[in-house]
Amino acid sequence: MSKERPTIADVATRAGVSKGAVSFALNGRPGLAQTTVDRILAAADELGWRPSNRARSLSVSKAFALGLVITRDPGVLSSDPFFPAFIGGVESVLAPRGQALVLQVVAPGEGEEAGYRRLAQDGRVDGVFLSDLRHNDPRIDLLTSLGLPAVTLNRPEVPSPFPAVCLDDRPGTIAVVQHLVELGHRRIAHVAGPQDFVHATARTEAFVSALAEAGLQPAAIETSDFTAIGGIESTKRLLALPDRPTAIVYANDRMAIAGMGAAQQAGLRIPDDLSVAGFDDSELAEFVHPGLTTVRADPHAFGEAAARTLNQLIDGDGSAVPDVELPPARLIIRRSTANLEDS
Amino acid sequence: MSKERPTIADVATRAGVSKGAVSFALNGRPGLAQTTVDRILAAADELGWRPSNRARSLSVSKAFALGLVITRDPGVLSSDPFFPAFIGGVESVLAPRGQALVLQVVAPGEGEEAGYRRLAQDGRVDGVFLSDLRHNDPRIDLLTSLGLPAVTLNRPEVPSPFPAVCLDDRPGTIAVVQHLVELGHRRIAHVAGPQDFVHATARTEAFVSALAEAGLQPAAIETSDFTAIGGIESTKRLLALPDRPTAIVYANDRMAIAGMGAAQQAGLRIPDDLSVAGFDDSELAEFVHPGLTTVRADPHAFGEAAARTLNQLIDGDGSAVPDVELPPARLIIRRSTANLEDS
DNA sequence: TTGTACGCGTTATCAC
DNA sequence: GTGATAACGCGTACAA
Repeated sequence: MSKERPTIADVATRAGVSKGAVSFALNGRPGLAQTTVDRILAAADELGWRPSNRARSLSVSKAFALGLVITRDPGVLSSDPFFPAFIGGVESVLAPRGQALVLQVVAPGEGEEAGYRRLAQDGRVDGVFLSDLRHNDPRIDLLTSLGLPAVTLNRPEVPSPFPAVCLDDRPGTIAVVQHLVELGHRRIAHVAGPQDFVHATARTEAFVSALAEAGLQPAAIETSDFTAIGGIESTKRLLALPDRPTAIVYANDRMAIAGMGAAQQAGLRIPDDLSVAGFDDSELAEFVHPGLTTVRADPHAFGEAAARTLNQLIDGDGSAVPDVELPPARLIIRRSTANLEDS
Repeated sequence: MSKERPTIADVATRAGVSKGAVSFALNGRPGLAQTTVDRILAAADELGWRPSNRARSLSVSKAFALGLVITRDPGVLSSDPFFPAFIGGVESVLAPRGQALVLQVVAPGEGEEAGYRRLAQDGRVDGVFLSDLRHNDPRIDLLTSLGLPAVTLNRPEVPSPFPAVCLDDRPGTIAVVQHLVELGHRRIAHVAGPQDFVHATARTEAFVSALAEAGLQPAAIETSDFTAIGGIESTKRLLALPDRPTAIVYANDRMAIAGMGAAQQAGLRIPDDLSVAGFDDSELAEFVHPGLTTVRADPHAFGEAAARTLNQLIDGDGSAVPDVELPPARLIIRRSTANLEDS
């Protein structure tokens, strides 16, 4: 057992051909007789040879890896249900292709741009996923100037040269509002995410327009930050309103669950005194008390689609890669929402 | 603006020296006159040259990256508070050194071994983190045979050639039990994690021995799976016991929060009818109703220490790298635990 | 300090 | 149509 890893030269010698021939055989390129190909592949197999990633990387100027930069403080990221499942979806596409996923977690602010720069300049990745899109997102220009291919998760409102993989949050939000309206609620409030995020404002706008559709106005809109503590503070303010809302639609489950706790702490019973709905269908949503009505997307499928699209872009000739539209999130009704009359 | 990226040869030409000299200057190695070094560095700076990772990788046979394989189904991983913070800690060490983190999420079973194999054979990483240690963990032998450096998060009970970075779960668990005992509880049950995990059994053993210290026996021990649904099922079984426990110690927050919901659903009031404690101090723990008594570790510091240790191992001469012991997790008392007499 | 071989595939150019 | 040869990508390291 030689400890040394075999190289393409070893395979070539063993098969009695040149290095180039081995390369051609492995990559299934024409110009070799079938018998030769078989002989080469057999030799490679016997030697247990696999091409060196590093040599290939240098030679073809590709990293065979994709990058994901998550821009959040670790505190906020913690218990976020989206990324683990998203990454799982990404992996399911990358693994069979021998690609790797390079992950960066950076705090909002300075670290972000540097993160993308590093990924690009070090040639670590062949492309990146752009998540948590913001208004006037500077990363679009940044990546364009870096020449790094990307896909955006949902569509930015600035002109973007990158394909977008979209999962529309709005139908789910609209369904929540309709559901509450049907239950008889008229004073419905919203606890939104940070309005610099495109998906946060999308949910807010969907909330407002769905209410308008029913001839209603928002009871109140609180801009929060997707965290539990933020959800609590917003909830307290809403509950202190002279005309207290009878239902609150939160932009994510974390705020909803925390808000529910705050309301209960304040002596309110859910859903009798207050209906509550979340967004994400995180694992705990089903199991808190009462079970949280929420909206469920499919982050795993999102990851798969995004990875496939990014690879299309990277592998493709320069032709445009079409956007991908995923099935929208849908309403999951549980016990935290109920008829207004029941109270 | 030439679009081409400068190479070491460009720098050498500009500084009027050879490639080798540039390499020496950049790596701060002796044997060059200071004036020459300055001239070379200036030239590199003017050209904006940075050494190519890929060429360096091929040349020195290093990846300049570390790997983390997370072996969980995405469903379980979701809302796990440990990894995001841990990864944040890892990044804080890697980023300044220009290293990258390669992440793999694989489902338990077949995918795992292949994941490590791929990382090793593709030369993607220079070392890996071994988390979620199991009894007779096959990965120790696997990595040894692959020749891939590693650090283990906590100490495996099989002989391991790798340094261990440890954060002892037991003091926290013991403190929980003592806290409950002081509150007057005598029938205390435990909902454990899967017993193939070392940290799950460690918590279970700490639970048992802390009770024994107080002259008590476990009211019951349920082996569960760290998931919300698992926590609920175990809780239901515990509550159906003829001699219902007055307190339940869960091996993580997720099961605790879900279990709390189940108990409330069953008409029990917490903490009046049942005290509940978790483990992790996840974000929601503070904000569910009632706030969850739990145990808090510092996964960010864990990540930092693990990354530093792994790098020591990789960079070091063959000498042994010492294990690292982190400050133990500590008890966080909230409203979910109360005096038995209050009920 | 310099020159050059080396790490390891890929690919363009040539020859049979 | 088959296959060999050699240059290339870009630092690193050793002999000179």
